[in-house]
Amino acid sequence: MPSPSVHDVAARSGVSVSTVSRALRGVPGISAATRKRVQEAAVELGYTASPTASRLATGRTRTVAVIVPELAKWFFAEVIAAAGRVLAEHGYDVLLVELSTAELRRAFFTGPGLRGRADGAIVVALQLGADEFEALEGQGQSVVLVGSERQGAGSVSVDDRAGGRAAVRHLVNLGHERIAFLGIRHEPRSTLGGVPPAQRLLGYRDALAEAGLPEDPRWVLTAENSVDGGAGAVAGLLAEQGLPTAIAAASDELAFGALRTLRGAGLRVPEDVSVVGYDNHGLAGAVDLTTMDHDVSGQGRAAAHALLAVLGAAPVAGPRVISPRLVVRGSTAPPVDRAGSTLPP
Amino acid sequence: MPSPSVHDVAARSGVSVSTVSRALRGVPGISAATRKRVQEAAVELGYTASPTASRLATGRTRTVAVIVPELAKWFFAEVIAAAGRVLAEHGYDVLLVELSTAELRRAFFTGPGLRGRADGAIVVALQLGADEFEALEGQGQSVVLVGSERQGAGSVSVDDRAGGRAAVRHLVNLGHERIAFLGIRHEPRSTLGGVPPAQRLLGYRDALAEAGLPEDPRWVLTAENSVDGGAGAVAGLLAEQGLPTAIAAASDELAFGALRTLRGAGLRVPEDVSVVGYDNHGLAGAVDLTTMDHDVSGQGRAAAHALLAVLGAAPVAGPRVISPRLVVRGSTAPPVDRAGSTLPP
DNA sequence: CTGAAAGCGCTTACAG
DNA sequence: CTGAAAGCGCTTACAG
Repeated sequence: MPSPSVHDVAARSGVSVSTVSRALRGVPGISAATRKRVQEAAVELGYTASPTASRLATGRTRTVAVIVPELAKWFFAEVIAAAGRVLAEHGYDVLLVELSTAELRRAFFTGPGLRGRADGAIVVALQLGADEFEALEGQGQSVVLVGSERQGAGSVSVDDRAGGRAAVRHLVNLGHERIAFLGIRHEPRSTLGGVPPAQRLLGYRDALAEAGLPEDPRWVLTAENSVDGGAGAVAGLLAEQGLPTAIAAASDELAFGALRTLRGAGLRVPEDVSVVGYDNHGLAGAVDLTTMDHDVSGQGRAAAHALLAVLGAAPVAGPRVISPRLVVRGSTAPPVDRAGSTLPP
Repeated sequence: MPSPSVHDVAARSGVSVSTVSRALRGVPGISAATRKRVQEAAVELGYTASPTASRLATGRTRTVAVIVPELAKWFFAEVIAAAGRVLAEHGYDVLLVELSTAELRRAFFTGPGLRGRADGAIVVALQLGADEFEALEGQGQSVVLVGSERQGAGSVSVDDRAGGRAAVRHLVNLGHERIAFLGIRHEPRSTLGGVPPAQRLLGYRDALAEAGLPEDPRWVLTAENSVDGGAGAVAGLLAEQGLPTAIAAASDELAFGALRTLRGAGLRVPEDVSVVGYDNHGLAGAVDLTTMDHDVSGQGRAAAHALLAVLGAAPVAGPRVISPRLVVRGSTAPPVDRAGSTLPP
């Protein structure tokens, strides 16, 4: 059953196709009576304009691409879901682009990429080189960044430095003085890492400095952002001389790995070691992890709104910066001294 | 900078646009010399055919929609990622459709939906009503199902009954006789639930029956498929008379919730209660959960291949059924009797 | 093997 | 307010 076309609607309502087009898209300058007649004919025929034909005629695809380094990670899925809902509400399709390998990444930016497929892109976490950013613009895309920044590009801003500081302040306030930082390793030009992890480390330093605590380089770790990465780094920590009483991780996945290693080694959390994560991952509650919530879905929504504003499909909103907030669960507690008594806070 | 068109390439290579089109798409019946010349002109100009124009001319979008009830859950993200990679390899775009509410669902199936936007759809976990399935076909889509089945539609098959049986056999083999089942509640016509959960329950019964163990209705629980759902259901279990020595959960999320409640209540896993999950969730290892792996990314890949085959974009593969396999970790062990000694296996 | 022309189904100046 | 016509950029019978 070939779907009805403008011509069918025109015939049925006794007007020209131009009038049908105008009536159905709600453009002004058409009599109410005519519009009504056309609309009725359209519903009777079950007509909807071919998106492909509209795209060709207008040059706009009403599609937004969401580009992520990896889809099957909680953070990215959450951002995509949140952005996708906003985009869908505004009548935009979402095209998924996963650039998980260097090959895919190069092919995407040097080839046709998004040209003719989308009007804009939300780039999550990827640290774009100048050439890549320009390639994207060359492909006709408006771009909004999440987790990175660039002159002349929209981005959602999160105060990760304050977030890192808050996490460590929480530990300091509990009385911890020996605090390790478990950071995200920044593979050069790779998918992950980048601005937020670096900011979180700065926040860690801020909190130590304001508490007058020295920074011990052995306790500033870095690992691939995964459970195994966190587990491995903490295993290394256990092999050092002396242990911290608390660990601040730059992501919940790293924290999950830390918990696994600590418990596997027979250490109790939080009695022997406190752990604070960063993300408020969907499963943080399941393992009772104290963590920083940085409103991940809010980031997705903000990115979508920002892009829609650039595309003229939504009003521009004032700049808003997301302030991470502490979510206290059971993985943090005051340190216990060797004798077993709790130190004064 | 307006992108070059067929006409530009034609002018530059001194042939007609028809020839350019043929040369570039690799259709036969064109001289090698001409083809070469055209290809060179194309790369010199940086030409790629407008996808929109091709779509309009051919009627094929080279796009596949992936429809999920909820994106930000590990299972769905994993299926999408795996399917998406295969689709991308074959030159298909992936359009993301999240039908997370009854409203969105109704609007999607009664409105234009995918008409003109995709050639086919992979429907994950949604239990489609007959009307919905027909609507999808009416929208011009070829469809492949994951997690449900239907006459005349492709689907990826997983032997969930055998999977459920294997999980419970594992517990039986360890010596457990008091085994609870924590199932996924099937909201009518809703997003989740459906065939696989029911099969897993049948597998549980198979294993009990073959071991000669009675089924205790108090120990067949059902909950929303989430950490909180699992936690709540197990809390209810703790308020019953007598406790099982093991719990087989129909998903890892449920199992995570079970672990939380058990540990929160001061019960040790696996010493007091063994727990086996189902999924081999990306974080199952982080909490040392024994579980059933059902090759979730394999399901995504299989769905993509099946759909590509229907679309004529890939060879049809013989039917393959995925057999879940047990992944043993630390959440299961032989039951310990009241006296503290391990029962003989 | 190659080209001229029609057609895919819309949208949008341009006239009236 | 409405219509005829051109155009968006391809593909594909149909001729030759």
